[in-house]
This record gives sequence, structure tokens and C-alpha cells, in this order.
Amino acid sequence: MEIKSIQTKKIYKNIVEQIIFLIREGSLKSGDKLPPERTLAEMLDVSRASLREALSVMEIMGIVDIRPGEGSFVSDLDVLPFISLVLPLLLKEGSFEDDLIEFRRLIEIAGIKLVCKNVDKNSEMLEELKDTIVQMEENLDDAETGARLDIKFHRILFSMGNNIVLVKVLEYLGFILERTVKFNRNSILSKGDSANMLLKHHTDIYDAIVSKDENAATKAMEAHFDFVGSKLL
Amino acid sequence: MEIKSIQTKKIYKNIVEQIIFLIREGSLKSGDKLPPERTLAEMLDVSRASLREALSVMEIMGIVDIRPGEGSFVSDLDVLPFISLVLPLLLKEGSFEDDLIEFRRLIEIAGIKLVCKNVDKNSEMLEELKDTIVQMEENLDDAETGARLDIKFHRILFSMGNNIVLVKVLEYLGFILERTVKFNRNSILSKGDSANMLLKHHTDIYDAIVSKDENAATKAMEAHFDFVGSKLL
DNA sequence: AGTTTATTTTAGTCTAATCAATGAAATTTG
DNA sequence: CAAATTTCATTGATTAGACTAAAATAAACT
Repeated sequence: MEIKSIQTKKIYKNIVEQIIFLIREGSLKSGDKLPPERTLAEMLDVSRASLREALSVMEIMGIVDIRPGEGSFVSDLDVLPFISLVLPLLLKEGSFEDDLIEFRRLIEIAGIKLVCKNVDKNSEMLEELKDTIVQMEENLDDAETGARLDIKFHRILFSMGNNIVLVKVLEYLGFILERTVKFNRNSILSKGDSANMLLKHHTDIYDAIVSKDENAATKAMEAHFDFVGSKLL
Repeated sequence: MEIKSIQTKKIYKNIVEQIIFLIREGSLKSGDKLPPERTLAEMLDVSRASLREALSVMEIMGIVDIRPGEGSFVSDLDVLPFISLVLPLLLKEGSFEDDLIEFRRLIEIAGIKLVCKNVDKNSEMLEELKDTIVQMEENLDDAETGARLDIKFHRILFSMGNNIVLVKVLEYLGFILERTVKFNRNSILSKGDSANMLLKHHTDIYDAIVSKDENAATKAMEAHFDFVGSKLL
């Protein structure tokens, strides 16, 4: 006799998948309000408990925003809730900061080539880059603002690669990245006249991109990270 | 009158954080069995429902493995459950496969330099690489095995970079990566005598690594991806 | 010993009730 | 009437208790 398995998958997973399907399909858009738990549970023909397990998961995944007293809302995929939970576990595994800086160096140097290839498609972002540099010039003394602009500069750079995977990966790392960038700048700025040096690096990178010179851009980025690395030791 | 907020954070989040703390601290290791839900709920002084919300989240995060009738077990951080849920949402955003291949090319070419720098620390992995190539040679006809070995080769390569961030990022992408490798190999192998070509590429990469020749390794890797790319168009 | 059958443990699910935060409507107040 | 306040309906947060189903264990029976 042959018996086929009917339905072993947990209910909450089915719910999550169904919601994700609706988001993907377009029936649910960012900002949309989900029905109240009681109603939605009835619609799905499941208990509130199961639904709430699904909602908790989706909250951590960053696809729904649950506001007590108001309701649950579909949100743009926000990676922070998940990352901030997982981060401590990743940090557990030995020296992490060094690897992160190394990885960042790796990916930014590799990515800059991509950026050069796509300059023409991103003229308005080029403007933003220029603006950021100008602002850097005007805020050489303000370490806090400098750090913020530094982060902004690199973020714009990433998006100019026109590669969604690159952007997503760095978005996921962004949270951690920001901390290290700030940390880097702080320990760098404490040593001598580094603010001007960092400004020069960013300017060099910008110029190389404008002239679509891959080699120059790569060299400028390498120089940037060499400098940062040397100051950290 | 000044009133300070007491406790707004949801219970399930507190539980998750507490468990993660115990894992990070070492009190909970991979494979350890958690107390039964009823017991644990009592220990934490929360309801079973709240505990189960926490457990669901941790299951999706890939840090506990829940087995009906058996119990819940701490597991090594497994990213598959999370990725397989999030993937459809990421896929939503336009053409994805091309970007993925591009990103893979980027990161592997960048990573190979790292690998060269760390050859000496990874002699046993070098052996594994060699073994994999030998097996490739012996299975030139079997496309399925070839794909599996291909994936294995690149996976070993990653870990030889001795960079935990690199490994983790690629682990997170691994699921998708495998599909593209298989996909690539299938559409490549259908055209002419490509199996030998792929074998040669992997051998070249291996040889370059053994002789710690960064430039040769980079060139070999670039050639590999150029070949793959050209066959796909 | 080896197999089969109860029993127990444990996760999966549901129902129903209460608590707490929010926003809107009704009420009071100036 | 307008503004502040109170009340109340809505909605998420949490709990308690019951029952089902799967797996492991113990007991019974060849």
C-alpha cells in the first residue's frame, strides 16, 4: 500500500510564503496595511497563534512593520532587524574587524571597475559625488560630519556599479560597515593631518571615475585603503 | 511628573536575544538540546505562545533546529532557511541573474589574490583542491557530477581566503550561486567540447595558486569567467 | 533476541480570555 | 464655538488550557 504524505509543513511557514508571494506578485505593496490579526487569521483559516508566529518571523525578516494598536504594515525589505540579531553570532567567530576591512577593500577595489564602466548611465549620481566632496572640503574640522560624508560617498559609489547584488550585499553589510568606517576615521583623524589626505583620496577617486580611467581609479582606491590600513596598525 | 518607560520590547525578541547571548557566551553549543517548550517557558516565565514566536524566528534565522516529537536543538548558523525565504523578494527587483554572475566574477577574481597570499596556511585544502580536479578528470562525461565538483572547487577556494566575512557572504549567496553554476555548466556543456576547457581552467587556477603567482591566478580566473560569459551569450 | 504494542515525551495547533497601546468619537470645559 | 479631555472601539501583546501528531522509550509478547 502506498501512502503519500499530506501536509507536514508548518503553518507559519506557509503563511510567510503566501504573504511573500503576494508582495512579489504586486498585490501587496510597501505601506499597505494588513487586515487585523483576528480577521487575517480567519481569512487564512488558521489560529491567531500560528499567524502571530508568521508575523514575528516576517517582522525579523524586515518585511512587515507591526505597530501595536495600529496594525501590521508591509514594509520595504529592511535588513536591520535581522542583521542586528545575527551580528553577535557572527562576531563570535574570532577576529572579525580585520576581515571586514579586508573584505571591504576587496569589494570596493573590484567594484570601482564596474563603476567606471557605468559612468555614462549615472551622470546625476556623479553630481552627488561631487557635492559630497565639496561638503567634505567645507567640513574638514568636523569629524562627525566627515564620517557621515565618507559613508555617503562610498554608498553612492556602490550604487553606481549598477549591480543589484553588489548593492544588496553591501546594504546587508552596511550596518557593520558604518561602524567600522566611523571607527576608522576616528582613529585616523587622531593622527596628524589626515583629514586633508582623506579628502585628496576621495577627490582622486572622483577624478578617475569622471575620466573613465579604470586603472587610475583602481590605483586611487588601493591608495586610499593602503592609507587607511597603515594608519590603523 | 516624569515617567520612564518600563518594558516596551516584545517578549519574543528578548528571548531570542537571550538565547543568542547564551550561544555567544558558550553556554549553548551547536547540538545542545533546549529544554522542552513547556519547561523552557516556565524557566523564562513566559507563555508557551511567546516562546514559540521566539523559536519560530530562531528557526528561520537558522540557529535552532526544531524536530517535532524530539525537541529543539541549537544548530550552527544555517543561512538556507532565511535565504530561501528572502530570495523571491530580492528576485523581484529586475534582472538578477546577470548581476549575480557579474558579482561572482568580481568577488572571485578579487578573492583569488587573497587565496594566493594564504596558500601556506592551507596545505590540506590545497590537497582537497587537487583531489577535486582529479575527480573532474575522471568524470568528464557526467554533467551532474561535474557541476557538483565545480561548486566544490570554488567553495574550497573561498575558504582558502582565510576571511570569515568573505566566506559568510558567499555562504549567504551560496544557495543562489549553486543554481547559477549548474545553469551555466548546462548551457555551456551543450556547446562543443567545453568540459575539457573547464577542466583546463580549473587546473590553471590550481597551478597558479600552488606557485603563489597572484598575476597568473588572476589571469586564469579572468579567463575562466570570460569563457563562461562568452558561452552564455 | 527480535518484534510488536502501549506509554510517555514533545512539538504543532487551536480556542478563548485578558492586558495594553492607539486613534477616533463623544464629552466636557473655557 | 473651539480646545482640551475623557471615553470607547480597534488592534496588537500575552497568557492559560486543551487537544493532536510525531518520535522516543518502555513493556509485552512471541
